[in-house]
Amino acid sequence: MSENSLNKQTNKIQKRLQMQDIAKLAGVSTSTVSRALNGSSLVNEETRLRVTALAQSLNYSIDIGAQNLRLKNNKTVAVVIPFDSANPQHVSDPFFLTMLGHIADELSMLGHYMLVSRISADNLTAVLEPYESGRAIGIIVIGQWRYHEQLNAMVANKPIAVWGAKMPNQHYVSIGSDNLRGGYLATEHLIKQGRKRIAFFGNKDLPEVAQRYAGYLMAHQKYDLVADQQLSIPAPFSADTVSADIESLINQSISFDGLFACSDLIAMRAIGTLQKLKISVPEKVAVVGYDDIVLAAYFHPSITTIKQSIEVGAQSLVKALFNIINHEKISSEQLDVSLVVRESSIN
Amino acid sequence: MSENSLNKQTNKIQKRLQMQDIAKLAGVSTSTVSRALNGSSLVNEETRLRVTALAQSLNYSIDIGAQNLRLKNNKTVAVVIPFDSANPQHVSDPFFLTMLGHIADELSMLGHYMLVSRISADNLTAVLEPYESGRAIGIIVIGQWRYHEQLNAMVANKPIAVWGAKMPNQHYVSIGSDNLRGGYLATEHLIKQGRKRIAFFGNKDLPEVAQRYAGYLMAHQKYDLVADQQLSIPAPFSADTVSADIESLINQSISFDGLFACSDLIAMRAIGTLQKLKISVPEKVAVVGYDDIVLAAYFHPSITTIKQSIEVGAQSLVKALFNIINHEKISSEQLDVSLVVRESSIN
DNA sequence: AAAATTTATGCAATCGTTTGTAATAAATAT
DNA sequence: ATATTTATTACAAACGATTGCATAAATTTT
Repeated sequence: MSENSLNKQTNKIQKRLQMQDIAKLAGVSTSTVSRALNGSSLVNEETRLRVTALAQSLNYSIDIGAQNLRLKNNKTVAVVIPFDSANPQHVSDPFFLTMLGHIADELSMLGHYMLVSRISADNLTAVLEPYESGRAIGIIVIGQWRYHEQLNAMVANKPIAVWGAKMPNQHYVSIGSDNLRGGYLATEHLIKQGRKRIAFFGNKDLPEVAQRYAGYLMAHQKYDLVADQQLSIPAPFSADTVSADIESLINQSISFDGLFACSDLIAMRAIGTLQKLKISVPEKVAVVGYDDIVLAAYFHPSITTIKQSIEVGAQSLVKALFNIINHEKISSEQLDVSLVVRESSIN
Repeated sequence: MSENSLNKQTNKIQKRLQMQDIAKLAGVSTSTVSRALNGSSLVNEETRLRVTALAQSLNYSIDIGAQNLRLKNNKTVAVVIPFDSANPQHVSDPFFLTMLGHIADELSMLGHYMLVSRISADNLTAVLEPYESGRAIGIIVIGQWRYHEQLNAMVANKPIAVWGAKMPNQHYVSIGSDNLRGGYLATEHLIKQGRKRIAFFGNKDLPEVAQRYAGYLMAHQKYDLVADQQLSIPAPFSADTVSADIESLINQSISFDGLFACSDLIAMRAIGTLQKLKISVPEKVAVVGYDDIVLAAYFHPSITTIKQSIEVGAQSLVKALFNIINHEKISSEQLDVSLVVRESSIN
């Protein structure tokens, strides 16, 4: 212990082993070591085995900085999560986190690392920083993006894939579900159950939510119903205000018999609040959620939700990004993740 | 569009700007550019402004690979999530994900990046790879670690911080909650409600769970109860088997009036199953969960759980790691995250 | 057996920064 | 007016890998 701390003070930190050292010990040149370690056919089999065994036994591992400097391929993809500087909330949204998990799965399956960074929305240029600095070979952006214009101006022809709504005239590849259709499906599901006054809980400032709302209106039109403006509540995905919003509706005697929640969190919170107010679900008010996060399945009673497969979304994002990186195809088309109305359950 | 694809085929990718280019344009040497960009006092104020402005306007950013090769400081911490090669499940456990989110918050607050990698448990040496290769300056390991011995042999004096139970004779720094106490608190809570036959749902192969079970036994002893072996069910955190387990207990007529679940997922699943079987909660069977994941708060009826603050845990992990890195203190003490029995709710 | 080919290895340049040291110009002291 | 100090800047050597090219040894061909 004391020897240790002495070490720390007097000597430099124990020098990292490098190729030169391995080379010296193996009695070959560094070129040979490099080739051996990378399985080049230019090195004798016997030598290769000897060198790799030596390297292994000495616990040597290639310096990634140096390698990257030469090769410009660092096997790393950055996932950027923007946040509002106004309320720099934590990364706690289960949708984000689940997406993050699936992206991690997908990337590690492809032998890549995932670099996570959070950036403030008012420092948008930072989105590309991990790529520009050579930290990552590409960028995945998750999060409802409020600043489409700025993003659009910045990222043309860069290796970037965005989760979110398709916007008019967009210069980047985005993957997302068809929010218009999702909104339509959810609303139709409620209408088919005979609901006539359907509350919409979601913040229409977000493009994705706006599109869902359009679907909501479309369903109303299709079934000859009119949507009451008063029933549109700008609730954030995190559902913080939902209890108060519902109570407020009831206090104002604004009646409703259906509720379309733009996230499962909102749905869960709404159901909880309604039950607390002794309004039976689904008898008095039917609720449909959105996302189908894993936890929704554990909720009791089970909730009906618009399933957008986060796993498929993650896979598509990764695939799209690699396509761009490999120049296989550059398109600004949106890939759609299929949507299903379903009762959330564990399978 | 066609011009674009042509470009892709004929030209190399547009060469990255480098210091040399900036230097040439600014009419100075690269050293000066480097110093200007890093705010060195060895460069004239006027020059500095001119150079930084130029770099900014050209959207130049320092190549991280080259910089890292020189400086050995890449501002990156790796978070390693081990998984069982037997069942390579997805990163979907909400506890993991929440932890991941908080670590990301904490690191980004400190101006660092988070690198996520999943490794197979039978390739343990890979834990240190991100550090050994110079990809990251330190490692955080999350996850119930089944292979304490191997880990222990490998990581002495390396910059690594582990989330988990404290093990005898450990050579690494670990952060975790006092599982013994947690198990005790949960059980005591049930006993104080008059419960006498308390089922334990958790896989004792995991050190953390084993410690909780010890706490469970301790509480029994304290209150002069005997724990029935038959009531100890090896349920995984993910709760997949919980429904079947409960039904099996009931079919075998093994009665119980309390249930201590080692994760909130288990608790939620158990409550759902019991309700489905018309066994009222908490009247007939009282349930206590563990973790206090965010979503538990949305569950209805609200569930009682042992709160271990994941946020505090994440902060402690990061802090401990930086302490090691900065040689501020190397200790193999465990830092405890405080525990509270509480009804999960949104605040 | 000599020439041509194949196989295995080493040399040295390179990737894009940072930084110790030397060089120059400007400012101050003698 | 000269010597000394101070402020800027440039030069060139690292950092640790990869790889085109040259070379030497082993093999095959003629």
